[in-house]
Parts: sequence; structure tokens; C-alpha cells
Amino acid sequence: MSKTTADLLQGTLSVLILKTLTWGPRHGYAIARMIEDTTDDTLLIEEGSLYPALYRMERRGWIEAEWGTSELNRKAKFYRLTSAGRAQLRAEIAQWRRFSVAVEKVLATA
Amino acid sequence: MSKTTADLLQGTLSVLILKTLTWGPRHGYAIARMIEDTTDDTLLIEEGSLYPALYRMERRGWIEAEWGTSELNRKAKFYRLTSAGRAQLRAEIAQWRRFSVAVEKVLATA
DNA sequence: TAAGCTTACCTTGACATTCTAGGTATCAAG
DNA sequence: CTTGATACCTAGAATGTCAAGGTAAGCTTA
Repeated sequence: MSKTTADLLQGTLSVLILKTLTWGPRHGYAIARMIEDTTDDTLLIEEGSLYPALYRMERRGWIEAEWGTSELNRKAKFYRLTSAGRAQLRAEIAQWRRFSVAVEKVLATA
Repeated sequence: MSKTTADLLQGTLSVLILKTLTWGPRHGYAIARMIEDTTDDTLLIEEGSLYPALYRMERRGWIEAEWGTSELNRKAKFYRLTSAGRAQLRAEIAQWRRFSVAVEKVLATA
């Protein structure tokens, strides 16, 4: 099963990133590590998915970027939530729950 | 996510179809209606997604088709699960649960 | 001081899936 | 005989993810 779409369901990456940023500004690499750690590597965040997602979200005004220095003294771009991003997060969480409840309804039928 | 609050997450349509077919052979239109009814229209199955999905699944040997007559006396193509489809269903359910548990872990963090 | 590992970012192109928006045909009901 | 529901089908666009590359700088260790 598969090469594609097995690791992440399309559409969930943004909610994961937004939620991660509620803990405070983070750079991309750290966001990926946090999600992987939290899920015991069930969700693997590929960099080829991560960075394009960050650009999309920035373009849509959900997050803002600023260059800085990482904890390990490397150049890093720190993202933080905007208020639009916070609203988007609320919407996406609600959407996710509605959706997963609905899927469970189908899967749970005897 | 897109304008309709009800679109599917990529990768979930097949598990929904497979599960629906455990109730017995169904034609495409009936599969869509069942999923929509079960979820109170939270999950809307577009025909442009449904029929291509059925072909993919048939090509992969998860389901088999046979022309027949619907309850309302119309020509209809009835699909039924193969044993490969049953195995696929088990795998996809397991995958879905692992995935949704992982997403919840991220979203649930205080 | 060089090699190698890790951190950190970025991009291109392929790929799968879903949606939009059409279309056909049949049957039942008004 | 027109309308609405049933039932199938398809082309093309849009979207998002992944694979697979790449750059560069800091740390470690030999």
C-alpha cells in the first residue's frame, strides 16, 4: 500500500503544523521533529511536504516567518501563528473531528 | 481545505467503500447513498470520485463487478468484495486507526 | 584539519486522488 | 410529456504529498 498517501492523509498536514505552533514559534525542522516525537514516528513529516506546506500557509496568512538562530546556533526560519491562523486551526480541528467521527460511524457498523 | 466542508480526505474513500460492501453486494449509487445516510451527509460521495475509485479497486482485485437490475428495476453494476478486498479492508482499517490516533495525540496536547 | 554527522532549508517533477462539470439513459409520477 | 430520481460514465483541473535530489553551516572526533 503504498507509496503515496499512506504516511499522511492529504489535508491533515496543515492542522498538525498549526497545532504545533500553538506551543510557540518554531522553525520547520523543529515542527517536523515535534510531530514525529509526539506520534512516536507514526506520522513522518517529509521535508518535501513540509516546506511547501509552510509556504502555502504563509501565503494564506495563517503563519508568519522570521529568520533567526536556532537553539543549536544555526540559521533558521521561525514561524508563528497569526490570528487568522488561530481561527483556521479551530476550523480545521472541528473539521477533522467531524470527519473522523463520520468515518468511525461507517467503520463501526456491525 | 476547500470550500465544501464535507470533502473527503484523500485515501479514505476506498476504506469506506470496502466496508460498505461487507453488508453484501451493492451498486455504486447505493454505496454512495449508504455512506451519506450513515454519516448524516457529513461525507458526501461525489460521483466523479466514486466511479473512478470503483475502477481502481476492481483493477486491484479488491472488488468484482457484475451487471444486474436494481431494486427499482434499473440496470446497475453490482460490486462485491473479493477475499483480497477483505484483507485490504482489514489493513486499511488498521491504518486508519493508527493514523487517527496519531493525529489526536497531536491535537490533544494542552 | 579533514571527514563525517546533524541540523536546517529549498526545489523539481512525478504521482495519486478528488472535484467540477459536464454527459447519457431509463423509469415512475404527475 | 415533462420532470425528478435513479444509475452510470468521463475529461480535465486542482490539490497535496512524496521521492530525490541539492546547499550550507556547525559540531565532533580522530
